[in-house]
Amino acid sequence: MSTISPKKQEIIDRESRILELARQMVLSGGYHGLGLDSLATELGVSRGTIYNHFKCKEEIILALLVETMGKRRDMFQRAASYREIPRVRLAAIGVAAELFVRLYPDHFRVEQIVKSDSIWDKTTEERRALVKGCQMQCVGIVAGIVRDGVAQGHVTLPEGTSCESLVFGLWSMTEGAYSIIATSDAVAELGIHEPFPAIRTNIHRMLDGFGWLPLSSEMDFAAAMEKIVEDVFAKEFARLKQPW
Amino acid sequence: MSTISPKKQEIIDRESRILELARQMVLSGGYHGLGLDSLATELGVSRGTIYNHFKCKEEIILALLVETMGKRRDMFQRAASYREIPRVRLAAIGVAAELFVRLYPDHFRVEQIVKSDSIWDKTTEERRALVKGCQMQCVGIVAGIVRDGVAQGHVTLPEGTSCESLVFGLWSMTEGAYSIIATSDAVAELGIHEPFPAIRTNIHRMLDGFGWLPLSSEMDFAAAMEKIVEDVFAKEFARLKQPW
DNA sequence: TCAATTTCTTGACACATCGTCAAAAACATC
DNA sequence: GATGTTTTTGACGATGTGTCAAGAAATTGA
Repeated sequence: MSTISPKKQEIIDRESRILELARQMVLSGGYHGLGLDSLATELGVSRGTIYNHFKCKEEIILALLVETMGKRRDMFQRAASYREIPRVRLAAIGVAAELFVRLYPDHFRVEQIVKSDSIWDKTTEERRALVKGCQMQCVGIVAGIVRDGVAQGHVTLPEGTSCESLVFGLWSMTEGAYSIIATSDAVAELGIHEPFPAIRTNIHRMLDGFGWLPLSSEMDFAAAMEKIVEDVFAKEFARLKQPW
Repeated sequence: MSTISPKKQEIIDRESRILELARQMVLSGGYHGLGLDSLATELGVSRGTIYNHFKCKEEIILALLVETMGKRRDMFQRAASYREIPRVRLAAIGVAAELFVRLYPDHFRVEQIVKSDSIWDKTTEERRALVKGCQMQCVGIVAGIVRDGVAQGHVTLPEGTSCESLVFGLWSMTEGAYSIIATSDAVAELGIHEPFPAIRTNIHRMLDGFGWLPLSSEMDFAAAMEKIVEDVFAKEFARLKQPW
């Protein structure tokens, strides 16, 4: 029999509530905003109970990260299975990445925190493997599209440049751009009031530079992206306040 | 008279020693690796004395950041004054950025930490202004070169794309790439064993995509960069273990 | 030179937070 | 409802930050 006793169910539910509340606290105050004492109090349990769920504070943060990365991987997967030529599928990935970061800025914030602080030492090998798995899946999805583009002759990489190298470029650009936007108002001070279109342009230029067909000058990618949104991410897009 | 009493000199010297030691501690253990107690003990003073120099722990970290960013700005400045066509001067900036991150990985680490944690609330307005000033100076140097390129007709930006937007692209790419390299071994797992050449390629492709002349296919940028190193950064390059 | 004044240093104190653990409470099973 | 198991609790020890009054050291002025 696989019925769940009410007590077990309560524990499972509580774990969700812990993560939900923890995310809010991290969002509002970073690593130090997450205090296990207030977390426990607010949940109506004692601190010891929290430690029944997670070995340490860092494990909670990593659990948040796993949730976050899983969410993005799912969006990437949906984008990648879009039935179109590789460069448009890549644009679909771009839509997914942008929608993700705009819909869930708090999720992105968690990634920022984990990256810089020395969190990893205290965490369990299992959860670290989960994180790494998600990361490699995301990269793998994109790499697959690049390989398709090469296989179909839409792009020819020069000697000594691998598909992965191009993926690294896409990853760097988005990672860097989102990070700059999230952690500094320098972008606005630069006079860039709509950074997301700027990011799209820069990525298109890089792909153009690799000669990936069709070039952004030959095709209306803006229209293509609108269609992607309609076809794949209508629900997510509807939740966006600032339209596009 | 502007002679400095021995006591004042001692205090000035101590401030340097504080920062030097603090950087080591941050490097080895992140934000939490910097303990004011061990810092004071190791320096042979009491904790109270540290607080005479810096209002709080966060101020120390920001002071490290100012040192770091000033160092990079100086290298940028040297690169920007290289007497060449704009695209080569941009390559010189690239050399500076890469040399910086490879020569001082610990400096870069500090930037990572500051970015994610909620450090800023506790710090003084003055030091925050110092940081922001350095940042805008770096950006301004690059923007100047881009404007030169446009003015000299080497590149024509499409309607609705500003010079700053391109600068944002360059910044994003390098920021993201260095961050990925520093915080994850995913790059190696992607099969990219020499990430720095890959970054250079991706940046060149983006500039090619903007049609910035001369294109990377028309000119031997590798040779140009070697010359830049010789002419501008010979001393720094000599200190690099892994050649290039 | 020495006393007055200013500046600097110290370390104990108050406070906050993390993680542990033995005892108590709640739960499950027969 | 008696017994064994699981879960919860909250006091405790350890560590770390920031403050401050008192003492030490340096500077100033006559």
